[in-house]
This record gives sequence, C-alpha cells and structure tokens, in this order.
Amino acid sequence: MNKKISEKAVSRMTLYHCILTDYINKNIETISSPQIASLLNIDDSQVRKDISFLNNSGKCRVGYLVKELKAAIEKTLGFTKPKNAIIIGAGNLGMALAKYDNFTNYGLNVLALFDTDATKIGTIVNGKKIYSIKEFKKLAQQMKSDMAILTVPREAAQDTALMIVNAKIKYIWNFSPTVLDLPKDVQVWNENLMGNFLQFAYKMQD
Amino acid sequence: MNKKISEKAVSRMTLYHCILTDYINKNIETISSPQIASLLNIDDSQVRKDISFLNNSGKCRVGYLVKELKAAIEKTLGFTKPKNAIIIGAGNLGMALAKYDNFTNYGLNVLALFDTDATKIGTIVNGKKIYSIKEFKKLAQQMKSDMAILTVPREAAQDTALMIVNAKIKYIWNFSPTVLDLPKDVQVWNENLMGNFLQFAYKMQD
DNA sequence: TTTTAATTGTGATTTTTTTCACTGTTTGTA
DNA sequence: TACAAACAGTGAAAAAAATCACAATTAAAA
Repeated sequence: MNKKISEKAVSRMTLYHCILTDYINKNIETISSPQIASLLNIDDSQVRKDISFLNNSGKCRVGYLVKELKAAIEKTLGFTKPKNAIIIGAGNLGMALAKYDNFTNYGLNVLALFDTDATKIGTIVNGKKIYSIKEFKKLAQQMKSDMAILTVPREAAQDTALMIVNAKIKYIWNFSPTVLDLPKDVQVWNENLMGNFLQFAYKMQD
Repeated sequence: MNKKISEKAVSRMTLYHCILTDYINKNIETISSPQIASLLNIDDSQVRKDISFLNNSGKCRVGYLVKELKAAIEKTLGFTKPKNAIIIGAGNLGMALAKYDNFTNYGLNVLALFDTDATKIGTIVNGKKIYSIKEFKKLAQQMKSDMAILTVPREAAQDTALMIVNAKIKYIWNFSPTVLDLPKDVQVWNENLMGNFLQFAYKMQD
C-alpha cells in the first residue's frame, strides 16, 4: 500500500512522537517543522520530508496540528495492531521491562516471563507470571506470542534463541550483548546497550 | 588525529565487537569478512571497509586475527579511557543498569545513584550508594562525573535534565521516553526503548 | 487593505553510504 | 611445482539520504 519508509526515518519519527506527546501534555496545539528540528538538532526540511510520508498536511504560517500528526505517526508506524510478547530471562533487565507499563500504550503486550531460577518461578511481576523455562515450548504455542524479548546472560543467549526459534517464534528483541546466529527468516532486533554506550562514548571524544 | 568514523559504521563496529567476544569465548583465532557479514546480513565489502578504518590488517585466505581485531576496535572506539557516570532515578531500569556489571569492561564506571524515594536513600546497590536528589549538586561536583544516566519517569525528565546541566555535566544518556530541550553544548544520547520497539514493529509489518 | 514574515511542500543538488567489480596475495591441494 | 580457492583491499559506480533553494500560501501586523 504505502512506500517503505527507511529505518532512519522511522527512528526519527519515534522521536517526533515523543515530542508530540510532550506537547499534548503541555496543551500546545500546533508545532512547526523548525521547532521539531531545533529540538533534535536536525534540518527542518528533513522533518518535513519525513512528515510527507504520513499523508498529513500542515498549514502555512501555523505548522502541524499536534494531535493529528501524532495520530498519523501512530497509524503509519502501526502501533494500532498490538503485538504479544514473552520475556525470557527474569533478571534485572527482564523485570524492568515487565514492569514498564508504557509498553501497553505502544501496542506491546507482555504475556509472561520465563526463567531458570527456581526461586523466581511462580512469582507474579506486574500481573505477569514467571514460568519455568522447561515449560516454554508447551506454553509458547498456547500463548501465541508474536515476539520474544531475550534478556538472558550472554552465555545462554544463543541456545535460548534456538529454543525460541524451535517454538516457531520469528521475532526476537535481543537485549543480550551478542549477535545471534539464526536462520535468515528469523528477524532479530539487537538492542545492544553496551554498543549504544560505546557509540555515545565515541561521540564524546570530539 | 584520525578521520571521523560515521555513526553507522561505529554502530556496526560494536556488533563486530560482540561477535569477536563470542569467538574468543569459543577459542576461535581467526575470522573472515564474509563470516561477519553473514551473521549480520550485510555485505562483506562493507565489513572490510569498516575495518580499514582501524589500521588493522587481515591475511589473505585466512581472515583477521580475532584478538587483534577486537583490540583495534577497542582502541578506536576508545573504551580504554573510562568514563564516570551517575544514574539518576533508581527505579527498575536504573537499578538494572546499576547491576549491569558488564559496564566496567566497556569503560563505564557507575559511581552512584540518585533518587527522591526516601525508602531507597542510603541503600547500596551493587556497591553503589543511592543518594537523595537534594544532595545532587554538591555530590556531582565532588564525584567529577562525566556523564549522567537519566532513568526518571517522563514527567520528571526535563527538570532533572536541567538540574544535571546546572551541575556542569555535558553528557546525558537519556532513557526517558522524551526529547530533552537543553543548551546545544549538552550532548544527549536518547535510548528510547519504546521507539526502538516501534522500529522493530514497523519491520515486522512486511 | 497592503505588506511582511513565517511556514509548508517539493524538485534539484550535494553529500554520504553502500555495493560492485576487480586486483593481488596466500594457503592448501593435485 | 602448478593450480585452484578463499581472502583482503580498494577505486569506481550506484543508491540512499540529507540539504538546499525556492515557489506558494497564509496569518498577523501595519
């Protein structure tokens, strides 16, 4: 239906969305491309080009209507279609993500957690139960999870990922600092916090 | 001294680094550009171009020496110079980051945490003390922190960021889902977990 | 009412990034 | 030793992304 939007443009749109949410909280009704551009230190024509993908139009001398623009981004980025996910690895990060209530607003529905630690199994975190990893295969089928959020330690990541793939889950949001070696039809999104820090640290050198 | 490496290339190098770490753990001594490229689904000449920035040379018919290449990335990306950081916001995410021991290996040294919650103040997390945000200005000076890791709720993010800037900290790693409006000499790295999820979700649509 | 300034939208241009295509080298094999 | 295969390295070409530049529009000010 629509042209494909580049990854970079999508990334910027998520930042526009943050800005728009703030503007709504502040009861500001319009926003201009130079305003957005200035907050992000980018070119204003870039902002307009990105917005042109959304079939949303602005008004000269006024800018864009905040609510409309926000809705247009949400529609294009597709958070209207909720995705079900399970978290594998109930360590600090997994728990933090399970407790992150914002997810629901963005169409991410966390169904359950899995872990190997016997003391954690059976516990409820933010309404989500922690199951034994042994039950994973059986439950993954039942739960119809679209996506797995992988927050296990690096050493366990590859094997756990293979287990996820065996359970016919094709999308993995990988928080382990490792590159998974999986069939090409499985899509992996590497979060790589350490890598992101290194990128920032590299910028700091200037 | 060296040419500046693009952000995208740096991002890829952090993934190469992950792969190299895995190879070392597996006691594999050499790696070729097609091997790296295949794991990341990118072009092998891209990998070689990136590596050409590192002043590291490979061997025909053999590839690169894993240890050398890893060291070269570390040198270029500068994790040899450790950075001191403080975490502001001892919620789930802040705590998870404080407990993330890997940071030290990558040159990120977490000095302390700050929070408003009286029940948390004084607690020690992974050897790091949680202080009252009221003491922030005074302690920030003493601690000589290069960087602040911002993990407060969205509503508090902007004000907290201003406080950080007042304490003369110029680098903010922002985990709050909001775009901070700060002087242009302050560098902000937006982590934006929700945004990253949306990017992944957009890819899932295909 | 006229003018001014701010803003969108977009084609053209420039810059950056990626991919291609090829040369030269090295290692293992016949 | 000769040959084949697997690589690195790199200049050139192609593709993608960002920026520029400007016409058209409109709200507000004069």
